[in-house]
Amino acid sequence: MEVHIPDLFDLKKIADSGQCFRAVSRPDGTYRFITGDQVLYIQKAPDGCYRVSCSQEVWDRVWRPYFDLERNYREISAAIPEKDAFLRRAAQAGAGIRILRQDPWETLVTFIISQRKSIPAIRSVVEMLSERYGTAVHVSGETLHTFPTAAQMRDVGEEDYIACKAGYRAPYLCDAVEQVLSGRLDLEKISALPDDQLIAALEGVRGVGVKVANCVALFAYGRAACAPVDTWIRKIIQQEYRGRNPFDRYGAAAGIMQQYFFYYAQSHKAETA
DNA sequence: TATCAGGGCCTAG
DNA sequence: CTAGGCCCTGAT
Repeated sequence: MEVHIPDLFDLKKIADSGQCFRAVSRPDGTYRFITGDQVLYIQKAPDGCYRVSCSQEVWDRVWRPYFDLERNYREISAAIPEKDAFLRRAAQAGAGIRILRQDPWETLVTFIISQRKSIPAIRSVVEMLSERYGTAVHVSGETLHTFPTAAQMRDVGEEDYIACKAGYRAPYLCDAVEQVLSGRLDLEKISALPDDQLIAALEGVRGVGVKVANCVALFAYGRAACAPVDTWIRKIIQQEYRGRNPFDRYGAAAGIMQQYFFYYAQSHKAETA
C-alpha cells in the first residue's frame, strides 16, 4: 500500500535519532520499525509518498500516531525566532525527525539501559532481550522478536540481565518489572497526569533519574514540552547558550527542539568535541 | 593491546 | 550539593 505524508518526514533521521533502538535500514532504502507486536516496512516513493507493508487500518491506528503525523513540524520549525540562529541551523539539519510515540514499557526499559552506554551498545542489549524473552513473529521471510512485556520478564533474574550485557543496570530492570507487575506503577494510568507528576511517578523506579524520566515522557507519552538534558545537550548549552538553558523559552515544543539539538550534535561529533 | 568515554544514577560525605 | 563508582562496549 502507499501513503502520502505532506509534512517533514525523513526515515533515516528518524531511525538514527536515538529515540528507538530497533529500527534498521536495508540497502534498498527500506526501513523496518517495530512497536508492540507490529512490524512495518516502509520505503520512500516520489512526491511525498511512501510504500508501506501494512493495511490502511493499521497505518491509521498504529503508525500515524507512532510517527506523530498529526503534528505539523513545518509550522513548528518556521516559528523558531530568527534570533536563535543556532536552533534554526539545528532544525534545518534535523528537518524530518519526528518525536516518536512509543510503547511506554519498552521506552522505560530501553532508557534505563541507555544510561552510560553508547547507542550501538544499547541496541545490542535491547536486541538480546527481545530475542530471549520476546515473542517470535514471522514476517516477510524473517523471524523477529517483539520487545518483551513486563509479564514476559517476570521470572528474569539479575544474572540473566547481566548475561544480556545490562551490567549494573540489572537490578534496575528487576525493579521496573516488579513495580509494573505489582501495579505500584501503572503505565496506563499515569498517562493522565500532568508532565511534572508523570515524571515524578517514573522517577519512582530505581535507576530512573530526571534524564531518563524526561525521555520516557517525551518519547512514549508524547509530552513535547519535556526536554531531556544529556551530555550532548549540556555541551550545546555551554557552547552555544553561555550556560543558560534555553528550553524554558521553547515552551510546548521544547522536546522537539531538544531532538534537533541532539541530532545536530550527533552528526557533528568531530566539531563539537 | 591499552585507553577512553558513552543519551546517568545511586550512595556517601 | 559534589564526588566517586559502576558494568560493559565500541572506537581509536
